[in-house]
Amino acid sequence: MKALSIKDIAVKANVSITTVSFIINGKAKEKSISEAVIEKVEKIIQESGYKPNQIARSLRTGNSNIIGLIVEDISNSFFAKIARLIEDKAYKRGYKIIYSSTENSVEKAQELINMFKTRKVDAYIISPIKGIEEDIRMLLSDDKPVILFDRNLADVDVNYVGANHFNASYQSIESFVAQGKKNIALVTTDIDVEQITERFDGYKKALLDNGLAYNDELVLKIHFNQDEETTINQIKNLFNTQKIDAVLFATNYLAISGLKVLKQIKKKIGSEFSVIAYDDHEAFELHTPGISTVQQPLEDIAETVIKLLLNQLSSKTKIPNQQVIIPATLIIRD
Amino acid sequence: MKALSIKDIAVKANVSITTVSFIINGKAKEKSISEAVIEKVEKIIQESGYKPNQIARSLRTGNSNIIGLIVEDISNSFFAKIARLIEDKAYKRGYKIIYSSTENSVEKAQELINMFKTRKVDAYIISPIKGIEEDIRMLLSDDKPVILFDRNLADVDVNYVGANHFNASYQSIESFVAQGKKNIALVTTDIDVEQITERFDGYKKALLDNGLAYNDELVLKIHFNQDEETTINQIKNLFNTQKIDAVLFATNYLAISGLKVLKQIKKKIGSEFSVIAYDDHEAFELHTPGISTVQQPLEDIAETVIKLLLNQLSSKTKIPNQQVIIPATLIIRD
DNA sequence: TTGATGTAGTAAAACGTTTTACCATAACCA
DNA sequence: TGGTTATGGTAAAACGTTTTACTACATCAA
Repeated sequence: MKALSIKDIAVKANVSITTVSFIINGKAKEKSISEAVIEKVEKIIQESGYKPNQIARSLRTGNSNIIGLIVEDISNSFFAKIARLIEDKAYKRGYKIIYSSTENSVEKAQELINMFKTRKVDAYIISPIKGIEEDIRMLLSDDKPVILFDRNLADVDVNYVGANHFNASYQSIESFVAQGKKNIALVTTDIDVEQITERFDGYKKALLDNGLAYNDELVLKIHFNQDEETTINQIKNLFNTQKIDAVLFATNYLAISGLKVLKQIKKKIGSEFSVIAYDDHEAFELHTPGISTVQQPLEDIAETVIKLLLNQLSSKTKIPNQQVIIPATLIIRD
Repeated sequence: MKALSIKDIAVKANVSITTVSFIINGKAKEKSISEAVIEKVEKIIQESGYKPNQIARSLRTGNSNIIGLIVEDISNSFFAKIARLIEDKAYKRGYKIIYSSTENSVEKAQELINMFKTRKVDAYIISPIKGIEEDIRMLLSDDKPVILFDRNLADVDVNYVGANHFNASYQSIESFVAQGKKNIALVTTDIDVEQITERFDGYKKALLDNGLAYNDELVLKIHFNQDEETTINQIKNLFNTQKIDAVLFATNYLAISGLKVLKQIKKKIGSEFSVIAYDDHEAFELHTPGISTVQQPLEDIAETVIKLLLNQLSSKTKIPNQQVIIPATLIIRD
């Protein structure tokens, strides 16, 4: 049972393909097709269940109503949640999402961008990594809307939506200081993206502003993509060798590893030892005691991303790129 | 800067489009194109960075190298993890994934299937809901490979990959019984899919086989899609009004809500009160005490799904549908 | 010498749309 | 009357591939 084509409809209705096409695309009025024909054709379409072949449509029009979404890892709850929100909002506006995970690999990211390009996606939403600046510039020079989110790339002029990582990190440290903490550690990753360096900068600045010395030994940079066991050992080592009374984890998965360590070495979180995690996670609310977190406004981010995208898609002229920084909030739990 | 087309390459190389096409598709040898021409063309392709337009290719060949993945909710960690694994494996074989969430809505599911159909996806991976049997039959009659996973549909003859929900549930209850529990509750949902009813059946059978009465009051069926606050209140009500010494949660998000309740009403998990959750979650390992869970073998499920799919895709003839049931394992934590 | 076979390659149709340019006929105006 | 405008519609090109059927020439076997 082959799928119906516009031709089948045209034959059945005894009109030309052109006429059917006009009707499908709501141009019947403006092309002066009579009421009678419109009705007849629409009835036939209804009854036969005909659906236009989007591939053919894409080939002809050059766009696909598909938005490509590239994230680091869709199984990370932060990305999964954002993806879901974006998908939802896009869907309501008639766009579909194709997504893929880069696993922090430059080559994979480049392949993905190429793949999307050959599929003629209409726009790109990317949580980028360093090393794909050139590829992104190419997209921009093709006049395709591109929105970066979560992470920015310093030397590309492009739309960006993200949280205020510096501030969030700064505030987290200040809240530690307010509790009288003196030896505050940071567990972060060595991914070279602004988002991560901002978190580091916020940490450092807050220490210095509050008269605490910055101590390299208290900062652990975990290699991205390494297996969790190694991570756990490194964190364990940090906790065992350094005198620490508070720790900020720069991502939620690092915090989860960290909490596993605490469980293993039976160190309790409490007045002696405080923890804040960046990016919330179900586990943090459930944990006893609750883990304080920096919550990124997922809903706001998704909404802003989509809004920026649709603006670009619907405007003929080039809209200047925007950088939208959304405040994150520190949720104190115990 | 318009994208290059096969024609541009042909002109540059001074050969016909046909020749370029043969070379691109590795048919040069069999079509007896000379070594010299092959090299020349390949060099030009390399240098120019030409990539074939997949849309045009799809239109001509009728397939897209895209697999449609339909799940209930991509932001649920079970689906997010499976999606990532499937994506990975598919990618290695040259397939891309388009995914979408149904939110347990029949209409949305049907729309999605239609959307995928008009995009000519090559195959479908679906975690289905009741009510789309007919749509799935249509896909099958179009000779498109379809794999259901996680949930089966009773009256459709189709490939299925899932865990042994009955056994897992049965074993969970037996483990409660072995600890001397007498009043064992079940918190489940009212989604009408085999996977959920099997979990219920396992619960009931295990009780009866072990000489415990089945008590309707100890089974709470949460309406799917309702907001978490209502769920929490219903669970709270169950815990407050019934004498319970153990509870099995039929999904991980129900368990998370349940744990929130326990935290609120300050009920401790321990020898007096045991919990098992269906589908693991980071929060369960981290929880103090650790929450025992039924762990579905995500890796196995993803691998089996892809294997089944590729078998079908690569075989000319119709392969009989298979039902693959993979054992789940009970992880005891404390 | 003829017919078959192999080698190297190409022209053109087809996939299913959208869109441009066009054709009739009718109606209107002065 | 003739010219313009409105109405209702269509033919055919174009999007970028793949693939079928073909050509032209060379070589070989008998």
